[in-house]
Amino acid sequence: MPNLIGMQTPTELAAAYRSQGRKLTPQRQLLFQLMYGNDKHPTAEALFAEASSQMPGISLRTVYQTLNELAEMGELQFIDIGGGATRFDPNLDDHHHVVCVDCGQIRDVHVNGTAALKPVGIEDFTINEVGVVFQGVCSTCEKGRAKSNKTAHAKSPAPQAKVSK
Amino acid sequence: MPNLIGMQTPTELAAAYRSQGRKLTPQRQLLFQLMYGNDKHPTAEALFAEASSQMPGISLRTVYQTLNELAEMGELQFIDIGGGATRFDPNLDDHHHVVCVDCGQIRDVHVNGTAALKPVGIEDFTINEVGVVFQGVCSTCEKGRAKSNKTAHAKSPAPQAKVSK
DNA sequence: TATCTAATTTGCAAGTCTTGCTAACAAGAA
DNA sequence: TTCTTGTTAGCAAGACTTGCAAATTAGATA
Repeated sequence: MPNLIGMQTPTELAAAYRSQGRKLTPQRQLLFQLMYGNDKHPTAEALFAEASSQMPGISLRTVYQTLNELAEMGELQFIDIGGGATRFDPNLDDHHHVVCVDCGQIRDVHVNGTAALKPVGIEDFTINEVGVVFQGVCSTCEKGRAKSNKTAHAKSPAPQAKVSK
Repeated sequence: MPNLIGMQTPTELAAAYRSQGRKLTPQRQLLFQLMYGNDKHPTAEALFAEASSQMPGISLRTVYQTLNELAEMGELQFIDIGGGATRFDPNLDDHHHVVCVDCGQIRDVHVNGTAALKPVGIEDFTINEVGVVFQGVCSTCEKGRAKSNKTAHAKSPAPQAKVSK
């Protein structure tokens, strides 16, 4: 049985893959490891960067492919909070997100009170899920900001891990 | 004074623009009209399509530019809920969104209970905003679906208004 | 262990969305 | 009417993601 409410362990995923007729390649195994318990909400590029350091030559295409597979298998979720790239989250627990509008960091958070949320006037919708996103500033960014007059919509906060180009 | 809690009227925006040293062009005036009171959450492309029918030759570049200006001026918000393109919302009232995972429709909703939401374990964050997104199926889509076995993450639901290419 | 077949990985082209850049143009002031 | 400066239109390009096809390889089979 799974130990936590999250993506299965690399070993469990190996079994799951094989039982579905999928092959267990070194690339996939590496990505399983890199995503397992990962709470950084990495982008495909960020994961690719990590993977590349351990397996030079691995393709970005493979990273995208594997992430999509895992998402289809329900092992991870996609997070789109603006900012360009989709982020991946192996945390399958009932949780939500906090975003630092300065550095772009995304943190998982448990939120109390979501069950009491009452949308008004959408009788014609069958609601299946609720997502809550808190926007704010983390303590680290809170310090280093005084003269910098950040205004309006920052479409692209500092990416978590930009691959040098 | 503004009549509703939303983007200013085209006339008010005209004044606001001039008072900021910005010029009032026909393109901007048209876009002000198209966005004013617009609750369709259009993408830049969708707005461009509408604008083009009334002003052939208007540039998509201008649409993006004007939308960004309005966002900087706080006249509208950007909505990123995955699905590729950013959507624009002139509704500045305290509201949230409901998305139909089938057709991609986005509806504004007032939500009761947001003030009671308690994120756990983020003492180091200064929260400024909370966004709630409900995912579900609208009544229209609810009907026409039986054998179609939609699975996993649908990255791109049917776009609201696709410009024929 | 050798063989075989289908799934995978790569690498690149291409598609989508958005922005940078610049010459031509036009709003608003003088 | 003239002038200055902000704008627009177009196109190139950048960022992110996917389609495609050839080369490769995991895992089954003999």
